[in-house]
Amino acid sequence: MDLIKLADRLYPDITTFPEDMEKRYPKRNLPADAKVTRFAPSPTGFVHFGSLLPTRVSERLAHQSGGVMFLRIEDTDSKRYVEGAVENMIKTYDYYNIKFDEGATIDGDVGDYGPYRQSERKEIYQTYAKQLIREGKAYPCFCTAEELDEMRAQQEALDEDPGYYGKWAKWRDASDEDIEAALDGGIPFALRFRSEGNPSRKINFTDLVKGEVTVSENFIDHVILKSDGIPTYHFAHAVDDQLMGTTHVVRGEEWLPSLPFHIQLFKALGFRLPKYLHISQLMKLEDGNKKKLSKRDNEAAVSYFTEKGYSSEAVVEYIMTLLNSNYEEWRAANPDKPYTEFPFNVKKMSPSGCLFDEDKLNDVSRNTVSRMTADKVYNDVTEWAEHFDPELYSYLTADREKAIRIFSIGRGGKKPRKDITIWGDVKDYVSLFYDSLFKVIDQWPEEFSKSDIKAALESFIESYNPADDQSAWFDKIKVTAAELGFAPEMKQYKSEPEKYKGSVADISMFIRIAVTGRINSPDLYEIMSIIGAERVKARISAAVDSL
RNA sequence: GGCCCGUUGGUCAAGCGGUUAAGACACGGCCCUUUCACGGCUGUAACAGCGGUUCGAUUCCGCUACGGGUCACCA
Repeated sequence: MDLIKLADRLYPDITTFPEDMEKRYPKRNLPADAKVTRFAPSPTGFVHFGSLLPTRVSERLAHQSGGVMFLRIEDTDSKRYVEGAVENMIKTYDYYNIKFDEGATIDGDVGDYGPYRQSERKEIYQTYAKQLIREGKAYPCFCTAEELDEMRAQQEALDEDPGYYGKWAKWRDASDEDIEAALDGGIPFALRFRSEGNPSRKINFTDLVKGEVTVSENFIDHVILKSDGIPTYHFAHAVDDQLMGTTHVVRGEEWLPSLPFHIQLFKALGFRLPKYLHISQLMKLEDGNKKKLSKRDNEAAVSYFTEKGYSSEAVVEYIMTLLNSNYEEWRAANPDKPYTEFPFNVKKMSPSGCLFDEDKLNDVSRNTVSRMTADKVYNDVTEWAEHFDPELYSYLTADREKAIRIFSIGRGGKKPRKDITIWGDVKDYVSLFYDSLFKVIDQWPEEFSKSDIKAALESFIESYNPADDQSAWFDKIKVTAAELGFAPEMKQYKSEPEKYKGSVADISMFIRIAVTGRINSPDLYEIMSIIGAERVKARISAAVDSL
């Protein structure tokens, strides 16, 4: 059959040509070195932690160069579609400060290169597919799923390469009569690419992350349009990234094996090939082996981190350190600059896969939180608690000033305290400041007599004056120590420990236990001034009574 | 199994022919210190193996081993 006729017979509704599409989507008007990147997820609703890496790379590449990053929804597989997934994804990425300039949004598409949902681009794909048929570069295949399964089984039995190619490609060179008959019989067909590739020929290709990659030409006649007329990923990738003007394709390394086919497709369509960045997968250690972070692992979902209360800033910091190892060094030199000022460099990306390290994340998170202002901590914790810890939320919102004073302890200055790693730590941290969360402990150090402890507490409470400044306050504790036969100065105690029952440190400990219910706490003086004299007295006398 | 990618301490990683092989996390010790935390100092610990090329290989090449990815009308 004449190829033009075949094209018309296969896709009679398509009256447009590739030129029409090129006109519909003119070249972007951007500075010469501006990069156009994209994120193209399928809307399953699940946001994988690992996806924060390629999206961050795309985001940095685009925004660092004055370019554009857009969101395209790859909803070509209707079986995968989950209601509300797109909205959820947009919100999640937004939380981690990945904002799309263009593409699918909650309120619909924004931008001149849409539609940005592949399910709405059928006419566009078929226009190009039809042209390929006219040029003899694509042909219909009427095989059923069962036939294809059988073919694979035979290939396996014969130990031959699996796939639809050469002598196995039943419809590649089918006669006109056979095609007519199948069409007349209404048999559904998929459109396959006619590959002229030779596996013994090698292509050298430069990936911006992996470097020089040598691959064999593709020789499989892959499906480009499924029998429902919807494209496969490969075809959609070529058409969309051409029309949308993508300059840099950032994707997981699992796409590397299909690269030869993509190169072939771009060439057949007359498209210019974008630059590629195939980035390694995030792994986890399991039974001594590196394993891909799979959906079953709870750390795989970003929601896991949100629920535990990792601040979005901390996660961004961690992702940046994974992406560019010199980021940490830069951060140490520039503790207060936004990460967007870091000169992100593709060349610093590692070609090998790395392990997700929770210890490292925690360390980064602690440091990130320690750099925040008390106001910022208050706002973020409150927002988190509203969703994940209503009780904490009620305490924080009942007295905002108090909460901010608590978060101010040891904050600011060169050596901030690092008590909080995740928002999930906060409740325990603040519990001693709220009577209903406060837990009295009955564990006094055994090396001291209860009467000494009692005497120390009584003496302290008698001399306690909330108006004292910190040194006056501590001097009184020293006096108490001396009166009870404890060394008022640590140095004295250390040089002649046998002369004393203990030291001022021990006296402080008694007071700390009585006031905070813990052996360790932030600065006692500040704690007392926050909870107030009344509460200090009440807690100490309760402790005295219990002794 | 075929094809592709990868391999420096427990982890993340500098290095890009000549280094006492950085640094960070984790772990241990010491110091500072009213506790804790912070901070400072310090310690343990690595070029997967074997062959080449070279005056000289962690660095270049090959093989092996191990790890990962991929072989759909899924993305």
